[in-house]
Amino acid sequence: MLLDIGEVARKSGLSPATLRFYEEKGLIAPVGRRGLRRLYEPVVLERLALVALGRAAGFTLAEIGPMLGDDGVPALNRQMLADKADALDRTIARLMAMRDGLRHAAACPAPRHMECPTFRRILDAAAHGFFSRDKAETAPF
Amino acid sequence: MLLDIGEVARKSGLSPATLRFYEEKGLIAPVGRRGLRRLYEPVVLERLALVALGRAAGFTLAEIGPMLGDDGVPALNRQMLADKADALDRTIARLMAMRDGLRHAAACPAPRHMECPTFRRILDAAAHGFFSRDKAETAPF
DNA sequence: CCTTGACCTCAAGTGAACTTCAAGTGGCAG
DNA sequence: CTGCCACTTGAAGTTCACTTGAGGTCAAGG
Repeated sequence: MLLDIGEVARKSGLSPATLRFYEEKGLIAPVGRRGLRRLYEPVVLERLALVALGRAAGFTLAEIGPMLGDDGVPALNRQMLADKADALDRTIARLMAMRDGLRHAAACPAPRHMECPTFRRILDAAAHGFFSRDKAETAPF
Repeated sequence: MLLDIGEVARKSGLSPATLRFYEEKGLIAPVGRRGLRRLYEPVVLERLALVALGRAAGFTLAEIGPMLGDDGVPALNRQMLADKADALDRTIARLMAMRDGLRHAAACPAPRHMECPTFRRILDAAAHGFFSRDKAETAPF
């Protein structure tokens, strides 16, 4: 019924060290111990999935902590979620512009990239900070 | 004609410390000095734009260095560019999935997120690593 | 009885890209 | 000549999310 850290590690794909690290950060907690060994309820896997989801969405661990209520899933602030979704939209737009630029540079017939007008336009955009995300934006991709 | 570090900083939007850091990393170099002070040719701004572009595309500074020839823009390997473009495509797909998920969670009428089947599907995807990029993928977004 | 293997703790290390700091230098305005 | 202020250096500190290492505990199996 209860899982030990190795089982949680296997089922979640995280290392035991990472699980202990997450515990230190207040993201998860064992229900008890058997001797020294941590024992987890299976529901911890759901919590870890939530953490993975938050990370994927660009939240930091510190931000994710408060979102995970002590019980199930309370503090999911809908405004925050919507904000992250908007940030993702901006990121996606930037990435698509980048991708097109790269694609062009890869295919460009000009002997030197600097001589290609398309490449120069992209470069100008980069110079003017078009591609530089403001830290508030979605992060770790 | 020649720019000092403060001018380059202003025009590029980077701090002088960052410019010195880039120099340490071999990304840029002053043409000379006036006293202790670095003097740059205006073309350094183009080089910095290239660096910004590379960063935006997900290359690390270490990767960008060799791409910037000592002169203009030689070592831009077209295969690498195409690969990064492909990586960006995969990233974009993931981000779009995430964004839709967030958008749903933000709008979801279920009283608790865990009761929403859509949310649970997303959570499962997260649990199975759907959203976790493999480090080879495009990085800092 | 003794080894093995999985667990434990606490501290320190990693890497990326900077930023901050302390202490010093140099050119130009007044 | 004297300040001032933007510059100089090298080293250390920061953030994030972990990973690694040293040294220790414990239950089961041969």
